Amino acid sequence: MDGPPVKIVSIYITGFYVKKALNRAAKEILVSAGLRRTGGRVEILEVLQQAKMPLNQEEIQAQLDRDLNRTTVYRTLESFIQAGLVHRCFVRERAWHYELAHNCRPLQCHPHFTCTNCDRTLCLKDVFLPLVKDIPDGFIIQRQQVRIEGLCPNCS
Amino acid sequence: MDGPPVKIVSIYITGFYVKKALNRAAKEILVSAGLRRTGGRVEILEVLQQAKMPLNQEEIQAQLDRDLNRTTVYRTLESFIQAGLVHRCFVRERAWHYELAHNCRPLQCHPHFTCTNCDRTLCLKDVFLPLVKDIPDGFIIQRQQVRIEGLCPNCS
DNA sequence: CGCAAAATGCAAATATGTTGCAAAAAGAAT
DNA sequence: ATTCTTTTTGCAACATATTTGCATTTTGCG
Repeated sequence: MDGPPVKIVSIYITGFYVKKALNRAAKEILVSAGLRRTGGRVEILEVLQQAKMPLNQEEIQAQLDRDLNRTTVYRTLESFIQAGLVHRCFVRERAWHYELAHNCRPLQCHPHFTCTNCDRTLCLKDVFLPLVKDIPDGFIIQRQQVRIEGLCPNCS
Repeated sequence: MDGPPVKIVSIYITGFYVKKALNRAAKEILVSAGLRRTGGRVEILEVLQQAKMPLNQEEIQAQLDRDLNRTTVYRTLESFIQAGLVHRCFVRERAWHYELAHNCRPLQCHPHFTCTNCDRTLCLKDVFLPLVKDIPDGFIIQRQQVRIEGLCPNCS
């Protein structure tokens, strides 16, 4: 063996600094959102920051270093929603999925794509859809969500 | 009293014939979808045909004349989905909601609007959103769903 | 009418959240 | 740092929505 050890160390160091940076950001975010900075909240926020797709409670919990109670995870996510940090969104599964509310246009986030074959959901961050235009008088739009089903590049 | 009685009879007769027509249609629909024509299926299909918004299992069951088991309702709806007659859609509530798959454009149904104040969901049948265009290569779209939250005319 | 396949009912299991309450931790004041 | 108040957390129980296995009934067909 010659290369592997170095590479592993490098990955470790990178991971370490990335994690540090995220950690600092997460703490600041919590404070500016008026939420108490608890270990659990910081970790959940970090998981969401690193997520590439909306996650449900179980998936979030599985990615935590510490053991957090199911209830706590749900309550934390709810507090994030209230603070405007996080959105709930719909995917193919029954469980609620959560994702950071950044990267959203004024009244809508990016669309989500769920593959009907492999069941994976991913974010179409660069795909843009206009807001509905011909909505009847009297309706006030607060949020528009778009979900697309089909075959992903892997499965098509 | 002079007018009312007539009006009531008229409504009754209309309702009766409408129901008859729907019933006949429902049977034909089942046969052509390759599904056995059972009483329960016909009734559930009729409920969906008359629905003005997506309904969940409980709401569907409440509108049936006969007593159908919860399980049967779910299984019937699943068979309708498989046959392409029905779509599942997401509303604000946690339960699945179902609606007929007619009135859909090739790859998308009408958007659904849920009022964040009164929590009612309604179909925006005449509202049109174009299909996403700039979706990356390799994705095959099978269905696009749009959900809008905001205030309905009653609540705004 | 009789038969095979499919649909239904029922009870139990599962998945997903939520609530009430007591214990622990956070942040502010001292 | 210590104390005090408020918020957060864990735990157990509850609630809701849906699914599964299996025995029974019904449907469509010859």
